[in-house]
Amino acid sequence: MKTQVTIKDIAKALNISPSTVSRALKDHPDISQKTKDAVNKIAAELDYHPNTIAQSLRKSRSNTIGVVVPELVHHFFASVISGIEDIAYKAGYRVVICQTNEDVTREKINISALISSRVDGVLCSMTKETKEYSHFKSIQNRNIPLIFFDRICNEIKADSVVVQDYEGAYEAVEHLIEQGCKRIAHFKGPDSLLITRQRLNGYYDAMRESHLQIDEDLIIQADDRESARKAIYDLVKSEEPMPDGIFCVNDNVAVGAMMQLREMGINVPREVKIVGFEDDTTFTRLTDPQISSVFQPAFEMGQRATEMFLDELKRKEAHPEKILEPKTPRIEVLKTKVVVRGSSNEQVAQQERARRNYLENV
Amino acid sequence: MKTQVTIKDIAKALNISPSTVSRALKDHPDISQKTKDAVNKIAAELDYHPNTIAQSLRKSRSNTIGVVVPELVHHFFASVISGIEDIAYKAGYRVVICQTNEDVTREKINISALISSRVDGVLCSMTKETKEYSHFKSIQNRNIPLIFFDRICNEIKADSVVVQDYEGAYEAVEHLIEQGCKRIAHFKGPDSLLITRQRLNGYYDAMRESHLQIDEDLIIQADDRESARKAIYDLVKSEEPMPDGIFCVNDNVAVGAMMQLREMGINVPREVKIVGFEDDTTFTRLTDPQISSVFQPAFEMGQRATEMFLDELKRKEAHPEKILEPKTPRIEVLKTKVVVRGSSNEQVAQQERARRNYLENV
DNA sequence: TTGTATGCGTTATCAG
DNA sequence: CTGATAACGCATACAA
Repeated sequence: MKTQVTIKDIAKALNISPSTVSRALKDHPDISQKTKDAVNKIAAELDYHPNTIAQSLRKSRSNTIGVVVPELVHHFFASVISGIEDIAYKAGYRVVICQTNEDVTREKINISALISSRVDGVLCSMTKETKEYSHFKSIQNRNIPLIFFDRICNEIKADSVVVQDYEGAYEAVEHLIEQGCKRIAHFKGPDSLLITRQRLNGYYDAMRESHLQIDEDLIIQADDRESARKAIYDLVKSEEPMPDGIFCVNDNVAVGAMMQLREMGINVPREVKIVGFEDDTTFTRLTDPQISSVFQPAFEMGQRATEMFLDELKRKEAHPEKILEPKTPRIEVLKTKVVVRGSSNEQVAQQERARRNYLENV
Repeated sequence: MKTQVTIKDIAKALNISPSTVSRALKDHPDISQKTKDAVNKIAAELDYHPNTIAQSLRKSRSNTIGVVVPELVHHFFASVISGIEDIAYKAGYRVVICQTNEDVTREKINISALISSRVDGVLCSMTKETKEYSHFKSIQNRNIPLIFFDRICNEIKADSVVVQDYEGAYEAVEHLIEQGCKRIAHFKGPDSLLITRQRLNGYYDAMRESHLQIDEDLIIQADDRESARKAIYDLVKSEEPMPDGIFCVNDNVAVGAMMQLREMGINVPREVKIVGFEDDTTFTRLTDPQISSVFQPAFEMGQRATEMFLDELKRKEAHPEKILEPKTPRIEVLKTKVVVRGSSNEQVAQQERARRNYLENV
């Protein structure tokens, strides 16, 4: 068995020319059925696999989409990727995934590698640290469609998909207010990310709308479990009165806050009510009380981003000569929804507890 | 700005030949420093990115490793992939990830695509449903190194990395026995997977070793949350006495079991003790009580699999002529460790609870 | 209906 | 030190 079976091998075996084999393999109408059958038979026998590298070089398109995400271990990004693959595979595209681990250098290296491998498009969710955008320009300068999702980039003119970060946050805080919270804290993400600024704005506006006083000391940067625990610890230790509600920038923060509150003897939801963001049910339904959260459609986000790529590609192919025709970027906004669970509502918490302690009798 | 900048463009700009440019770019000793500087300057100006597709075709190696996993949303596989990337990138390899979604057809398609894109190696964790192995043979027939990890394939002669599935299971059950359990159930995975058979064997042997009676009705197939809930439900409803311990094939099953037990008014760990497998701390430390589990070094598994690939590659390159020299497959076994938490020990559960309810008074 | 020639971008070989 | 040439595997314009 040869290590590398090529079109030539099939051609030799049948005493025909490589071009005929090439055409036969892709069912070209010019080729006789007899030849096609013979070619396919030999191809199967030799376990021929077309060399995509050669095909890509020849056609100067790789049929590949590059995806850049911070970390795969985040359930959110893993779900987005599933959505991307869903659409991409159906459209005949392969997906190459790159992780940045929140490191800008890694982001640049990855994007450079994607350009080198001549991907047909790039779908990207930025690092927390990204403040310089030349690598994104580099993509666009080559006329490669670039789509941002979730962690989008305001400084680059590119299509993007986000969720209703502002609205979701607004409604989450509104919900806390409806539950009777007066002194509401926000555990926010890094200021560099638009999504966290949007969520912060939603918080501000909901507070203002209800004429609640905004205490800047209650707006605390905390975007993982550990920093959330520390934030709670500091709040409890401080002279100031405790908040009675916390809107967290993501579910992990909500988890950390809840764990720490519990360890420090503070009851959720009675004393402090909590709402997260994302609604990763592998977490939010696991705790006691369960965690209220703003649901984000991750899978759908991946699908939409990929569809936007396909649209953009079509647009570019429609004008093959014109390079870099500018366009006002389209921002697709996906719906969020506040899911109320025990962490923000005593009655619901009671119900959860009741359900948990319900001894079935047939 | 050109869409595609090539070596020729640089050559033209400097009035030198493409081959000189090629050599200058890779710092070939024959080329004068002056030329190198000039070339690099223009390359930077034009934002030249070497075409990896052309390079791959030319050198008939893609510097790419293909990775095939069931699902990215499983924290375990996401961690393994991080380990793979860690070693791969350092060795100058890119990583292409494919998801099968537990679908054999998808597995075959993905592997076919990887062969077509001429990956230099394949790291694979099989589907639950894989019972036919021609696609793996197809890889090996091309002399492409194939390494299995976690869900390995006994029927194919290939290097592989696993954890101490048998020992981990044995110790988990032994631990339950030490906690006083007499009637221990096992929620097992699909029989098609070697890992789940190994874990089952560990269960069997630990039970026999302690002269405990094995009730086949207590060995139940359940490998996700929902099936675990159903299994618990059925056990509670049955005429038979409840088990007092359950060894679960993974953490998700442990979570499902615990939730259902709680809802049905059965106390963990007092009435039923539980141990999971994997120790995904994003779960196991979240519940009340926390979940005891057999720790699996996922990141390390990825690292080792990649190192095995590199070794195998070296071996094959040392004998470039001989194709398919057979070799007794090497199976690397990584250490597991039982992590005891509240779900399997009342004292620990007390401590967790105490810690949770401890009102600090510093 | 099939064959021939050419080129995609790069690099190794050989020549100068 | 540099240049010309061929080849990697495939697809297509053109020829027959």
